[in-house]
Amino acid sequence: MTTAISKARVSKELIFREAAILFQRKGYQATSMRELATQVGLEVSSLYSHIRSKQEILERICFDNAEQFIKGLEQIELGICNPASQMQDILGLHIDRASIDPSSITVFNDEWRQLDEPALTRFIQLRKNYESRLLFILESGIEQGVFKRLDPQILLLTILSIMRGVHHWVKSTKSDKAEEIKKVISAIMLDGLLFGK
Amino acid sequence: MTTAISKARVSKELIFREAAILFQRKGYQATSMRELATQVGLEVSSLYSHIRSKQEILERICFDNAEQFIKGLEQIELGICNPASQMQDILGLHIDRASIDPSSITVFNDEWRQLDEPALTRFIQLRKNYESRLLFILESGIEQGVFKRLDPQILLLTILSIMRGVHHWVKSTKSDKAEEIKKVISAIMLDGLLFGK
DNA sequence: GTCTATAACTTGATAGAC
DNA sequence: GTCTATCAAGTTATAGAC
Repeated sequence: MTTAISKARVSKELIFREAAILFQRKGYQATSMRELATQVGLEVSSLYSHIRSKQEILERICFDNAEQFIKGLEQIELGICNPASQMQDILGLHIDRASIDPSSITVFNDEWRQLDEPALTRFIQLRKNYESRLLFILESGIEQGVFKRLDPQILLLTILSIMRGVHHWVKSTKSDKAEEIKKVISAIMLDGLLFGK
Repeated sequence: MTTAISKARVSKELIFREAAILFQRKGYQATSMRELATQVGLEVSSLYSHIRSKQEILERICFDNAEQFIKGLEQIELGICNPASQMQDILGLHIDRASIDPSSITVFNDEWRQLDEPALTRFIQLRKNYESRLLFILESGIEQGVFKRLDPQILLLTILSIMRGVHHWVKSTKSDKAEEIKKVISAIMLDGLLFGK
C-alpha cells in the first residue's frame, strides 16, 4: 500500500512469538536479545522501538497464559458441578492450550522463575490460587465418593506434573490430535493402566 | 590434625552439592560462579583449583544421575519379567532418587539443555536409550494383556512427566516419606482415580 | 589452595543520525 | 522505526603473589 515492495511486517506480535520459540529452545537466560533480533530480522536496538525490555517479553508470555488458564477454570467452575467431569475438562483445558501454542506454554511452565520482582511474587500468587481451586475440586470428589480416598495434595501434584509435560508430546506424536491425547490421559487418570482389574 | 583450628573443609563434593542447589533454584545460566563461590565460602578464582569450568559441574550432575537411572533400570530388567511389577519398580526408582537428592535430580531433569556439545548429544542419546527401554516394557505389557491397549508412546510420555515432577512434592508434602508417594502414584497409574468402577 | 587483580568477552540497553 | 556506534555492568576464567 505505502511502499512498492511490501517489506516483511515486523509487529510486536512477531517479536513475542519468536521470543517464545527461542525461550523454549534455549531458556530465557540463555537467549540473547541479539539472537532474538536476528530471528525477527532486525538489529538489536530496533527491538526496543517495540518493547521496553527483555523482561517485558517474559512477563507478557507468563501472564497472558495465566489469564487464559484462569478464565478456562472459571468456565469449568460455573458449569455442572460434577468433580469427575470437571477434572476431565481441566485436563482438556491444559491439553488444548498446549496444542494451540506449545512454545508459549513451555515458557509459562518452565521459565516463570526468571521473572523479576514484583512480577515473580504476583505470578506465584496467581498459581497458588489456581492450584487451590483444583485442590478443592479433588477434595469435593473424594468427599462425594467419586474419587478414591488418596492424599489430595499428592493427587494435585501428579495431575499438574502430567499437564506440565503435555507440550512434549504434542509434537512427538505423529497424530498430533489433541483429542487422542485427551482420550489416553483421561483413560489413565480416571480408570488406570491395568486391564480388567 | 594439621591445623590447630580445623577450617571448614572445602571439598569438591561440597562445590557440586552447593552448585546443584543453586542451579535448581535459579537455573544454570542464572547462577554465577560468584554466587557459587560465596555459597561455598571461597573467592571465585579459588573454585578453579577444584573444578575446570562451570560446564564441568553441570556435566557431572547430569551424567552421574543418568548413570544411576541406567543402573537401576538394568536391575529391573534382570528381575522378574512381569511388566506390571517392572513398571512399579521404575516408579519406585524415580521416586527414591528424587527423595535422596532432589536438587541434583531437578538439575538433571531441567537443566540438561544447557550442556555444551558434544556432551549434549551424548546425553540425549543416553536418554533416548533409556526411554526406548521403558517403551519396550510398556509394549510388552500391552501385548500380554496386562496393560490397556493405549498408545504406548503417549503412555510413556505420561509416565515420564509424572516422574519429572516427583521432586516437587518430595518437599511440599509434610510426610515426605517416599513410600507414601509411591503408594499414591502406583494407585493412580495402575488402578485409576475413579472409585469402584 | 587461597588470594588480589585483571583479562577477554558477552550481556541488556541507550544516544542520536537518518 | 531502523540503523551505527557505544556504554556500563556482568560474565567465565586466568596469572601470579603468598
